[in-house]
Amino acid sequence: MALSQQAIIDTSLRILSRFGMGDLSMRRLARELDVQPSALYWHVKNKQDLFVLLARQMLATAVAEAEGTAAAEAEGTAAADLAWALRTVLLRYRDGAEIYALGLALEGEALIPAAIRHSGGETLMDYIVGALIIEQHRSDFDRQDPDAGARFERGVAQLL
Amino acid sequence: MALSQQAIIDTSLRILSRFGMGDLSMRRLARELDVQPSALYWHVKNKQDLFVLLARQMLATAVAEAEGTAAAEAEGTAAADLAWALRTVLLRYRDGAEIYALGLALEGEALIPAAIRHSGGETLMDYIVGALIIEQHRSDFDRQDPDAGARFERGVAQLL
DNA sequence: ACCTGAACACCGTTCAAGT
DNA sequence: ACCTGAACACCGTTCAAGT
Repeated sequence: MALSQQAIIDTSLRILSRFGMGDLSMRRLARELDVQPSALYWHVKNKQDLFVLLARQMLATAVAEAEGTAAAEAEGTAAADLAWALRTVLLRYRDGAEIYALGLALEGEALIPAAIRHSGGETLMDYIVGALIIEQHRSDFDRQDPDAGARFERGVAQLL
Repeated sequence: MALSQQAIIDTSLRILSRFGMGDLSMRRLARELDVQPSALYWHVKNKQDLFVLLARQMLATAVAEAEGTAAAEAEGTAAADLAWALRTVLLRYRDGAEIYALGLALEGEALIPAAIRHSGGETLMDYIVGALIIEQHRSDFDRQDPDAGARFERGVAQLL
């Protein structure tokens, strides 16, 4: 396939889910896509810009997946559903939460889903990101906590 | 001064407060300490280990500073005071919150101050780290939010 | 015990030059 | 428009060897 922004995003996410941020280098990305490192810079401004693109993609999938589960539910639970969907997606990619946090700082409100913005606001978003960064780091070091999911749900509920 | 673990920690914190994590490299640290990079590895196992040492140091200063302000106060407010002290210290060093999150995942409970563990628990700790990571990233990109402090206090109160 | 010197296998980014 | 090739200024870590 010809090189494109989407191809770069897809390959990034594949590297991320298998190996994590430490292995997501522009050079490795280029190797995997069979181009020279410099070729990437035609499609992406720099590595930071790539992170923003990845965060946007993760949000899009989370929103899509939340729409699936929340179809029959009341409006009030929309934020909780989205928080859970975000958790599912961010944990799918190693260091996904870290990347999301970077994106959040760079892009701001564009990365706070509407349902969350209207209910828990930035406080809830801060909690979601914090909880997931720590949970994810912990599992990177083989120290994962079996009831992290339950605690996450309680935390979200408390902030709604 | 002779090279020592403490000297490495001090220099790291100085680099951090002025330039941030991107500039905190083992090689730069060595340059600033007038030794070869390899010399550092006698005093510190690796870079990850250094991060844990930095997180411990930041916690220690936060606890010390909280003791100053909280002397005359009721016991219930201890957790809120510590959260605020932690905010002050972590924001003092660029990417301090990020490093703290890494330490938290590696060291676990040792980095959750007693007052916070007993009141808000890990949920509160997750929020603190998340809120500070985002606030700090934002100010790295010159997008700081003037009422981040007030929002932080409300978030902490909500979780207590 | 503590440090140097040299090496290994990497990085992100830029830019002229090619097609 | 899109990519290569080469270069610049970096990384973390290991390990024999020196003192």
